[in-house]
Amino acid sequence: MQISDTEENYIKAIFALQMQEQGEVSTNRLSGHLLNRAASVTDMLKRLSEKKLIHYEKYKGVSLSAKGYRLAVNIVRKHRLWEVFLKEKLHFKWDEVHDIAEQLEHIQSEELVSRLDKYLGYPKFDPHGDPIPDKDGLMQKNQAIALARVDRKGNYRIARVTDHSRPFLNYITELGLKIGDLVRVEEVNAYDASCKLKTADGQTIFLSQKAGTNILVEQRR
Amino acid sequence: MQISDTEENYIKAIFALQMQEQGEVSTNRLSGHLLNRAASVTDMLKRLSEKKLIHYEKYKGVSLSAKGYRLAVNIVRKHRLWEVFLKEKLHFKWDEVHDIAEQLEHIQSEELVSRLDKYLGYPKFDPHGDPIPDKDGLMQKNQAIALARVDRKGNYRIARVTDHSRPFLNYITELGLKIGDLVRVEEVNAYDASCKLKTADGQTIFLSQKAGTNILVEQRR
DNA sequence: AAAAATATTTAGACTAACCTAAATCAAGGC
DNA sequence: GCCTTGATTTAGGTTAGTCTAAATATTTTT
Repeated sequence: MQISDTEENYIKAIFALQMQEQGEVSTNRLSGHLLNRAASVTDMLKRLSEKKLIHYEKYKGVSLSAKGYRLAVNIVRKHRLWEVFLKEKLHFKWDEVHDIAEQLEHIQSEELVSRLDKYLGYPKFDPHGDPIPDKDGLMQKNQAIALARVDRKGNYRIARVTDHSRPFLNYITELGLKIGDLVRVEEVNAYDASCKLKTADGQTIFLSQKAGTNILVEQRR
Repeated sequence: MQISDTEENYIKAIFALQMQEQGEVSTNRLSGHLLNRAASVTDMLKRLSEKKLIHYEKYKGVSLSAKGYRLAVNIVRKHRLWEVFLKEKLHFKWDEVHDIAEQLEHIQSEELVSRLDKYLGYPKFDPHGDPIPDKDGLMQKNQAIALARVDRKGNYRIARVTDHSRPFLNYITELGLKIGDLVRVEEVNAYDASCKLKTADGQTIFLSQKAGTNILVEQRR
């Protein structure tokens, strides 16, 4: 079946919203996320429903069908593999890869994806630390937690960022933080969830709750 | 200015036809090349003309403006660079690269193209031997001639193929011929332009005029 | 140079993907 | 249980890109 780039973007959006909340995704949430009017969203939901990509009942919200889920995971897989390619092979900075991968993720060729995967050495995570689904849609579940929610001082590894925007990525890059870095959490403020870190090279960094929410870490030893 | 993939494909088609004939390109030629009806082509020509990408006068045919020409060359550049990537890095066979490059050529990012070019080592030719325009649109003019037009026996280097179709590429691959191979032309028949070659490894090959027309060679010493 | 054949354009219609404005449904407060 | 409010859908319109059929321009033939 023929699925357009636009339709793929809707499927991807439903997937993303379904991940961060649970239950059905509302028309208005999609409208906000895609920056389209609610009426346009309703239009598209009807079409996606005809194609059996989603479960949709008027006024009841929407969820991905098995078929839609497989499609969504495949798009995410392509997006993240291309991000790795752009970062590791073409040496783009991690704040530049998202927009280009947004276009590349729609290229249609299973063979291309599979060869790219091999070429990159079957990476498990993209440059932001997001897990890359394998060809069967399975991905590593890393149980990293947000810095702002760390409840025990100690050593942690920066595993993932959940904000992919340029301003955020530039900010933490300037602070000298990147995926894989080891840091010591010296304090997480009980009142405003701001935190104080010490990096491997001895620098002390203060982060707001807002920044700390978007940096996920894994405990070390 | 915003230019769609479809518009880009029209520009590319006009460019291709302008290369192989001279003078203005007719609506019908474009219709045949793009597999769209002539009426649809007329429609599009009006739009491309508004955007100053082509010179178009009713019933008089069409040619690229300076702006359209620059765009066309850039699309060709992207197409051929991606073909090199697919062949050299992902090890696709040369008959598989065209269709995927057809999609990749529309990815919008000057930075991506320039980094890809560098990553590939600034290649001058694609896997079919077609010259790759550099960032300023300049490309190597190889003065290879068709095998079927060779008028002197001797040693030649296979420089380029002008048919990119799977059947043709598979056929000559089966014969054991590829870009860069050295061959001795033993005879070009004066009556039907079929020819007889000897390859470096001693094999003798007969080619029809049709095949000989699509294989371009350069004389050696 | 007029007629016939061919090429091209115009007219009108269709689909995908969007929009605005109006109508309708659903949920919580009273 | 009704009513107000906000969410959602319907109705009707737009643009890009396609189509068919009809009209018109150009070219070729005689």
